[in-house]
Amino acid sequence: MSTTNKPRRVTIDDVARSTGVSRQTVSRAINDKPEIDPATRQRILTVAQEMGYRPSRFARGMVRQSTTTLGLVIADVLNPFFPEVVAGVLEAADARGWQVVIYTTASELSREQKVAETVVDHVDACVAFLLDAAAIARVADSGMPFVLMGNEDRPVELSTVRIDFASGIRQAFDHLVSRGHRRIAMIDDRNRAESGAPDVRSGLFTAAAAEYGLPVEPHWRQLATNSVQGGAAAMERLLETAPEVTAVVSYNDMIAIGAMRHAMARGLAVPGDCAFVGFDGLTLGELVDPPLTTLSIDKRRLGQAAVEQAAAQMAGTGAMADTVVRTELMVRAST
Amino acid sequence: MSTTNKPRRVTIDDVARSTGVSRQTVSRAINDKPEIDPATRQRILTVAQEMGYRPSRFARGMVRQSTTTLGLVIADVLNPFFPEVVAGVLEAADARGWQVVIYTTASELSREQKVAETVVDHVDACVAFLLDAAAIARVADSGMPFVLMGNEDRPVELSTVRIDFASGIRQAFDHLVSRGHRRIAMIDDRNRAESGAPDVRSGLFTAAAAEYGLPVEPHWRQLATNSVQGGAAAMERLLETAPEVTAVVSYNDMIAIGAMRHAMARGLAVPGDCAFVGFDGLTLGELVDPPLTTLSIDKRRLGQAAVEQAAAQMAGTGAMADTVVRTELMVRAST
DNA sequence: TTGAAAGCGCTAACAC
DNA sequence: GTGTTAGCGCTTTCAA
Repeated sequence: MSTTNKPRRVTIDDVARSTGVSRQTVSRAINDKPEIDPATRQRILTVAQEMGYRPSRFARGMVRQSTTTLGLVIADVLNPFFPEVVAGVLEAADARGWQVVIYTTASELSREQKVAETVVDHVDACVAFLLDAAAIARVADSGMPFVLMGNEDRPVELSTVRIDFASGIRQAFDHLVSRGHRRIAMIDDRNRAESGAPDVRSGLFTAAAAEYGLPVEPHWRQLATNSVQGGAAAMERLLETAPEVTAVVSYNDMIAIGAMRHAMARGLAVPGDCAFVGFDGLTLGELVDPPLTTLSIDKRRLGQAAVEQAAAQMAGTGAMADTVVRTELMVRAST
Repeated sequence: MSTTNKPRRVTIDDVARSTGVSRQTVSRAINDKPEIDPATRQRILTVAQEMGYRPSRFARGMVRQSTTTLGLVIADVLNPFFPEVVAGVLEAADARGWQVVIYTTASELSREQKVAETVVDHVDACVAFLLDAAAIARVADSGMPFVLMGNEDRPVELSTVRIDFASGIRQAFDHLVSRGHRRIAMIDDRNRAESGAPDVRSGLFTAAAAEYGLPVEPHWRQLATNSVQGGAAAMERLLETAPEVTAVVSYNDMIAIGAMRHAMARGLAVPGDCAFVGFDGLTLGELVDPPLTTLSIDKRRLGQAAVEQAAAQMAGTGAMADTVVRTELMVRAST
């Protein structure tokens, strides 16, 4: 019976043995310590290289009180909103010498839970876009520094970075109403609406509409999957059920662009027959035709703020913080 | 003299002591092992939570021969090309249960070297967009599984995933020549051109132009920083130095879009006065006006292929591989 | 069901 | 310059 012992990893001891020195000396060579004979160092380095020796990150991490790894949970890298947040996170993390591990959930609740499960034992702190209450609780309960991003409301006892959609929607209404619009529809994000997260944007939309004395019809609200295609599909339905609307406010720019393009493809003039307002302020919005009016937010800042809060928690400084990022209305040709 | 001993971390032993059990038992509770009295487990969990106990990733990683961490090095998350690659990498990594740590270099050589330095002792394998020879060597010499992405040529002894720009450019020429274009300019990426990387795209462009018997003037080549703005700036210069060109091929879609928009802002008709061809096949290209003709590549596949090669190296399977991703010409209204 | 012993691979601190 | 002695915090035997 021949036992195929699986190829154990090459350790510092193996190198030490092969070189005829102590492992401490090997350690010195590997780590470029000064107190070592240059010749010995070179010999060790050569042998180590030949043997394919690579120090164990874990053993190292254990003995030096080292690196912080930050978990970053987003829905989807392909949605241009997130890369901007990621840029802010990477920047702020880099400034602190932190590593960033990235996870995506596609905003699917089951994925969120899996990710939450994974993240808790792979990182030291976490900043996350998460909708599912169980997933949020999982990370929060782990006791690691945790910052929840993007939700409208603020779960108790949680550090958060939020977007002020409510005030944004008022800016949109001010603008649209001044342009003479009265019948305004909303296309909301399906995943978020169905997540059970308390404050969906269309709720805030309805509330604000009431403030402005605007009519609201149930069929003026559509749900869309979070993409250009999703926006187009929602617009298609909206055109059928509510051709009377003269303006559409969307959950975000991607959806708005899809909706707007679909309307144009159907022969509507923008903004003549129907005006469109997006949300996020993606660069993309300036590039499409017509350029998209949008409620812009500082996405980079959002990422940075989250990291700063995580850092504060790590340091034990300050209690749970709550950063609210405001929107800025960028009026362009779609309204 | 009061010694302020810095807050040592809560260990499993602390919890054991506080609970009056051995640390194995705590370990059992924490890890949901079956062989433990449910009551004990609950008690331990509660105390652990109260004490703020969190298992050390390093100690854990050391004892179980666990998780693989993949380093992913890209230039910039804000360039929409990379998110698509990232999506492919995340997908393939996730399928293997790997964690992905992300690094950005902005294609700056000094950043690349710093990142290379960092990456080698923070990850188990690395897939990277890297231009600087020293940075590449640093990672390659570390001995970790390493896949270099995006370069035109293939450094010896390296696993690579490349883009076939040369054949792409021929597709572009076929198309443009058939449309009657003869005076074709190229806007290349400045960082890459200046990186000292051997095979810059404009070189391949010039060679292909010769094949097609097309004239090539030195001032028909411009360098741009990698962004819409960079493309616009380059087009501005091109319009001054070479108003005679009737078509422009760009390093990528972002640059092409910037150039195209600038031309239109200057009053040129597209494609009437000047046609534009991009490279990458970004979604963005379909959304701009006019939609951009482009040499599309499967960016997601690119990321997946890189992870697969890294996995093969980890497994010791197969030698250095070389995947070449081909382009597909998407003809749209800009030509 | 629980505990004791034995490392995992490495580096810091102190000898020699 | 180099070797020795201790752990870092955890899980995996194995014994009770």
